[in-house]
Amino acid sequence: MEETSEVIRKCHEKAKSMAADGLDLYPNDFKVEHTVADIREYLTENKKDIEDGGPVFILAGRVISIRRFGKAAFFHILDRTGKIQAYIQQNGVGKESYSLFKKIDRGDYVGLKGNLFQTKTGEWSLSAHEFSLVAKAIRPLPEKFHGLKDPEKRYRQRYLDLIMNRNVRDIFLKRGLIVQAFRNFLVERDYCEVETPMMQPIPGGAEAKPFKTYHNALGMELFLRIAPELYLKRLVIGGVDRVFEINRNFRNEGVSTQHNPEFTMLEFYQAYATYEDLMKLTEEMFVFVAKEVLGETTIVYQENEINLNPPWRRMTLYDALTTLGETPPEILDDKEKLTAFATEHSIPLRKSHSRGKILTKLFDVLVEPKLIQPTFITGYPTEISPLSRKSPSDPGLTDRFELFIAGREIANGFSELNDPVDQKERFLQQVADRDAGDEEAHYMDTEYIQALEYGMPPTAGEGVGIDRVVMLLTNAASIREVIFFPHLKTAQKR
RNA sequence: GGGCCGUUAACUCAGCUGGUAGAGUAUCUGCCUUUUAAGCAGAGAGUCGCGCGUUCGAGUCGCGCACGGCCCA
Repeated sequence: MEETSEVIRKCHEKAKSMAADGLDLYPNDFKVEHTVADIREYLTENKKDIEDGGPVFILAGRVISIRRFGKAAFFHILDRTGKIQAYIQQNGVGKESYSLFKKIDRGDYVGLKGNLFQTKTGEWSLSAHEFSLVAKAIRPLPEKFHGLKDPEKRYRQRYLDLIMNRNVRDIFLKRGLIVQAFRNFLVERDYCEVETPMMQPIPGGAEAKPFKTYHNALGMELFLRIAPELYLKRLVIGGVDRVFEINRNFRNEGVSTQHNPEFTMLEFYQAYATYEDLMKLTEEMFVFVAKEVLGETTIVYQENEINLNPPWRRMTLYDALTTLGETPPEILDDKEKLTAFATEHSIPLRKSHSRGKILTKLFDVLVEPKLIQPTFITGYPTEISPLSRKSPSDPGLTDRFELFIAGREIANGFSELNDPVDQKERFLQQVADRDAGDEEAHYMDTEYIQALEYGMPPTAGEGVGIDRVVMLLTNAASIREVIFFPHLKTAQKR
């Protein structure tokens, strides 16, 4: 990148002249022995007993602020665990070392050896008696007080966002903890974590448009997966009958505050369980995760307070539509009247939409935004649930639920269809839908049918949108705030 | 895909009904050994996102494009 900026040019020149003086700007021999967290821990335990500075700490980090006073200075350094103030004076480190410090800029990595003292205002700080440059920055950090705000720069240059914005760092640290908590919860219950193909010859397991790619050596088209479902169920057939995967799915659709083309999904399957069992398990799992990460089960999300304590509300799709959605009950079975009703609410429909699809479109608009507290919606029509087991009481419905929190779909689970003959018929219907113009209809997967023919135990499975859970637990309004590098268009030169 | 808003110094932002660009931070120079948005004095720094148009004159008005944000589909 061609730089015309005077400030950056001067940074480069300064570094050049330091190197010309024989200084190694990028040494590789500083041995870190402590972190800021170590110091904080030491302080909480020994604060009162520190005499003569207490023990010596050796730490390294990025300089994020400097306040100079001629022959002394205060500065803050940031490591992976947090920041701490340090103090340096010429008398303490010697003239040579101090003249090096004079050339240090915000953004540089430095190494320090020193002990603790309390400033006039009571802030525990590290008094350096040895100081060295660990890595030189030749581009200035954003402004210290206002930080980095431009959302485009925050996403494209997330490293700056992480350096400058403490809450951003916290969100992503929490994301790690959330994923770990889900994992621990399932492993504790004897689930086996697996990885299944991201590149699939037939994109299955969900209704979505896939990304296409091409394998040169095999000479074949492949699809980035839209879901791992059909592979995980193959594993259940193979006897891995408590199984889960936490990994990326890819859907070739628009981006929004709720959608990123690649997103993280937890999918898990448990043999001999039903969708009822999974609803209960889901309640326990979310309570577990919230307690692990937040220490409580009441969360504040945007303008709402959400209570995760079970039992959660349960409601059928039809009841939700007629009560919360104010849909006349008598039109639910009449596709034409439903279409008219949808049109009244300016919900665009395609001819290829089945009655069930129209119901869900209505639900999305009329009901979903109202489901703030955790709610399981059940009783989804069979025609829109091609991988779900039919309800024993009503073959037009399936043993399926979706979980909604804060007006958003968070999870989708069902008792799995394990009858290969029924499954084949469902796929055939999907193929017909596709031929009729439904681009999101499932593909026929004969190899999956073959697998089912070997016998799958009765099983229930579920998918949880991890990004959305992270949004909930970190109070993030946009999915871009919980994904390090959300997809943006390639920037043209500006 | 549509609507609204944004893009000005490295960063955060001003810039009115059109008259060739400003602040703070950062940078550079000098002073300063307990500051924490340190302070004081001085200096340098801009293709006003890109293009076309209107005008004697455009950061400002019009049109188009790019990128981003929010809302809608």
